[in-house]
Amino acid sequence: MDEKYFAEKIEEKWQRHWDESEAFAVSEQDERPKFYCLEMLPYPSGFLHMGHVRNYSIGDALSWYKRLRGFNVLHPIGWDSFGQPAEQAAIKRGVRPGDWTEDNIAHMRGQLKRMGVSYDWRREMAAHRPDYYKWDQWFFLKMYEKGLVYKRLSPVNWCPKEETVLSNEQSSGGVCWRCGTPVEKKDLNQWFVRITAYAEELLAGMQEIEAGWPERVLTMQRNWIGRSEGAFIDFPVKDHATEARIRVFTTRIDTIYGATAVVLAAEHPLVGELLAGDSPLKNEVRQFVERVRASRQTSAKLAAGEEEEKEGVATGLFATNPFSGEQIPVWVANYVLMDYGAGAVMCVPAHDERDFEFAQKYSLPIRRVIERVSHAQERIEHDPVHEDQSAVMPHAFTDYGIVVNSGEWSGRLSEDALREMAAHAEREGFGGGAVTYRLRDWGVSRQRFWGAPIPIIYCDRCGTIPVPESDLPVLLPENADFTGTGQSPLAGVAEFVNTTCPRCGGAARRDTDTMDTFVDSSWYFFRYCDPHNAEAPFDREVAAYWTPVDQYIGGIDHAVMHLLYTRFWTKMMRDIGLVTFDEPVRKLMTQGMVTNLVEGTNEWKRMSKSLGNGVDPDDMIGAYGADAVRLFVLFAAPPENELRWQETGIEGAVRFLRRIYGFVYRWREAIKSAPAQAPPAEQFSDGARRLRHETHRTIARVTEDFERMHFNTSVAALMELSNAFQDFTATPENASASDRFAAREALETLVLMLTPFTPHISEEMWEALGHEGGLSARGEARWPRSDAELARKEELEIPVQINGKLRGRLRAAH
RNA sequence: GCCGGAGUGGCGAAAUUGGUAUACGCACCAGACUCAAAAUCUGGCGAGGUUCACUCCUCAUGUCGGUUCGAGUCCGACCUCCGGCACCA
Repeated sequence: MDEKYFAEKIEEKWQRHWDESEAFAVSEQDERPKFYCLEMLPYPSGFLHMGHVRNYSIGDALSWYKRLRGFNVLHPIGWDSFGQPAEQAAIKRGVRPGDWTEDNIAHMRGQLKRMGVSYDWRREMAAHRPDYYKWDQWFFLKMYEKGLVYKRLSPVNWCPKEETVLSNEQSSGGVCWRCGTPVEKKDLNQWFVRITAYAEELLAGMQEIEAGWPERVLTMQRNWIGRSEGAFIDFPVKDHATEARIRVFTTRIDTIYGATAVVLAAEHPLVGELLAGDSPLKNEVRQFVERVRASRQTSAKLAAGEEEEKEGVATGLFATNPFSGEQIPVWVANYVLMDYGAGAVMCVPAHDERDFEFAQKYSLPIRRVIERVSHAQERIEHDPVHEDQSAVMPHAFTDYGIVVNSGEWSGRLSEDALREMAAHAEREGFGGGAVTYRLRDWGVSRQRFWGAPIPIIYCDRCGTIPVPESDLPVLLPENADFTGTGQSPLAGVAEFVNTTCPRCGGAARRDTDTMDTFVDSSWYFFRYCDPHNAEAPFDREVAAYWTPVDQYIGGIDHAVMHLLYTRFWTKMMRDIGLVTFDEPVRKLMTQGMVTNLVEGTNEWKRMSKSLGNGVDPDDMIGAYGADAVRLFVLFAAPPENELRWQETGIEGAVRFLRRIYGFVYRWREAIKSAPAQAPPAEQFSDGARRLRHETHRTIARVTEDFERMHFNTSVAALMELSNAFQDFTATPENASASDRFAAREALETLVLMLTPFTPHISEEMWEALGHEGGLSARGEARWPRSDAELARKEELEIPVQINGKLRGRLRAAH
């Protein structure tokens, strides 16, 4: 141990030691209880940013803590290495996506090692390597067998000038990011995963994880799934040859007597069919439908807020309300969405705000059929006839109430009518109760190169044929043309596209799309359990030992998509017999952003290149050491909060580390002659007794804080103990045996409990305190134990107030 | 609009079940050491008032009210900010 603290030297020394001893390698052949600590895998952009540093500092602190508490901790890392940027690099710089990706991974791996994160590096995986994406393809085939994937036409963002598919980001603002051409929608045949088949289970499963997941994440998922209870009702179209029925979905069947129109979405298949006959308004409708389609294509422009004005057109046709028998007009309007519910609604202006607005614009009748319960009673006394109230309604009345003007249903409460009317519709065969979801099936086709090829072959004779399992992986070709325009690069590689049909042996073509990268991240943490398995995505038994994940840590930006997909994937894997549980993640922590002052302003914004407020982790580690950076990141704010980057804060962390390093340096010899067992209580001086009290109180506090992942208060408690040690008046030169015992106890406590934050300097100090083998060595749990007797305050003081005034304090032995 | 979260010093924040509000750190101020500076160490640091002074008093956790001996914490109403969703029938 040097007299002065040199972070760089110490960090290099221990990083080498950990590497050479494979200190954090674990196996399922272990007596200790397991703990799976997982951080969201990074995209290998080339450089770590502060958000990564925060994420891995949190995960590493928890991993170290659990290891020191005697757990067998799985703490792995890998790379979400498929995706667009590698393809962009190929287009811009002519490098091969694979080379670019591997270079980035190599650099970032070095950065993670310089941070000193305690990963089991033998388990590192990368999505772009065939030994991983082979299993993406395998899962695709399994889902194909189970009918969980299917193909259908679906729109993509399309630049007509460059003839290429654009992502949502590339078409933001409604124009192509490269050439500024207005983006169109184009229908392509694409693969979808039937996640909606699990909608109900994804909702119900939340009960199981409620305690361990942040409320807001669960809420976001709930909203995303968007369960809605209501009813389908079929409205027969009058005088129509095909006996068409228009099916609508409603959550307010109790208002059906107030329906004054049926409104179809412009894309509704019946629109064309209904117009096949003789409609005087045929042309008008056709033009309207075209206009709506066109405006939806550029609707990205409106993404940020303003609602489109409601517009519609009457078709000239009429439909029959199956409850009242009344004829009401059929309209087509832009405010009805094709892909929700039935793509058609009954328009009840009196009790739905959107319908109200629409009815006002087009002078449709507004007929009140729900009355507030209290009003209804008054009116029954004064006006038993229930006159049409449309003239007096200033806006829609959307509450539940009492049904009026509704024939035999009048007088019912909404709550009862909802149930009874749905049952009636079902009995009569024109509808019934139904549940719909906002959740849509998951489109996984990407017209891109840098992804897992979809293992499907098209044969003119046999049709759509899955690639046989034994032919996996379908490898990405080495050479492709990256012009950035035209079709998917895979489509241009003849050797890839042209193949033979597995069934008839004739000429056939491969699917040239690749899978969404969310497929890779849906199951990667199962692969960590058994990363080199060549026979299966993972061994059931091995995965059963490690999974589910005990603690998952990552950004809130993945609250819905990734975390919903991975929950779905787990249920799917359960249904094909790979796992036996329903939920992959027991506890989730969503870390806050790392922000920095934007120069020339007083605004704190997420660090980014474009704002020029980024901070390079390498620079920080170079200047202050990885330990100080990690300590600051965990001390400055609770993990869920925003973290404001302040360099003076790191300086404070370095100061604290130097102080403790100094204590250890000065006391290291004196401590070696401290008695092994605690001397009897009466032999301790008052100062030593106070120090011991602080030591044990700190152990208790820090341990509790770690269990709750309150790292900032853990650090604060350790700082207090350090301050108490500063106040300890004994010196290494004059310390009695009991003083030396108390000093050793305090310093060892500090060193051990700092380890999760600052593992390098802790290893160094632990060694200086006379311990061999290092803190990372597997073995007994070293986390200190608090002696409750020593930790408790000798007296408890309870202030007593009478009428708000402090009247006295009660002292009591604890 | 709907849903969720949060409002505490100059700043990041603490207070686990209602029990001395502001721990810990940053910044700042003063002192010690030094020829000097840096580093380090010591002390101070919510607001207002009071005392020569040790002190003591009043107010303060977004606002207003309630429960309680006692409220940052529990209840009710409101205000503000942040995040998500948004023509979802």
